[in-house]
Amino acid sequence: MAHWLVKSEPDVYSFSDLTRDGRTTWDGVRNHAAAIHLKAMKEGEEAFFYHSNEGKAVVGIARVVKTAFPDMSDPAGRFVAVEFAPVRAFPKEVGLAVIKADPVLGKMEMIRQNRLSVSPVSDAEWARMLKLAGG
DNA sequence: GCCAACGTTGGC
DNA sequence: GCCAACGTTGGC
Repeated sequence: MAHWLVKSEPDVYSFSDLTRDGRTTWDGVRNHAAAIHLKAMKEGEEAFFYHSNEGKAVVGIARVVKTAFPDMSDPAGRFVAVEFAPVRAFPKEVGLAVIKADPVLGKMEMIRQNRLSVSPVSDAEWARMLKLAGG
């Protein structure tokens, strides 16, 4: 099972919005590298939910409930969307400063390519993040 | 096919 | 508000 990280600006769509909605369509991704990751997601796989700009922290976990399908918001029909459901909020948010300072998490794809909105997370990174999040 | 200009994202 | 990174566009 692969793991992922997705970014969202919380004033656009936050983790609490996802918790309220129960599930959501993750569309609007307009970057091919990110789209490749969306296409690779399998049902049931989990993703860290990161708040960009405001918050700048990983705040919880979402689960893929529908694999890639055409993004209806893309007029050219080239990009794809998936659907996520909430799994749980972290007991403790893991802030960007903590992530960057951590020897394991500091090497994550989201740090290396900071504009990438969907990125893969290794098993070691996943486990480390959960530990810092308080279990 | 190259590359400069430009737009977008996201951290600071 | 500024700037770095980087993807996209368009002229040649």
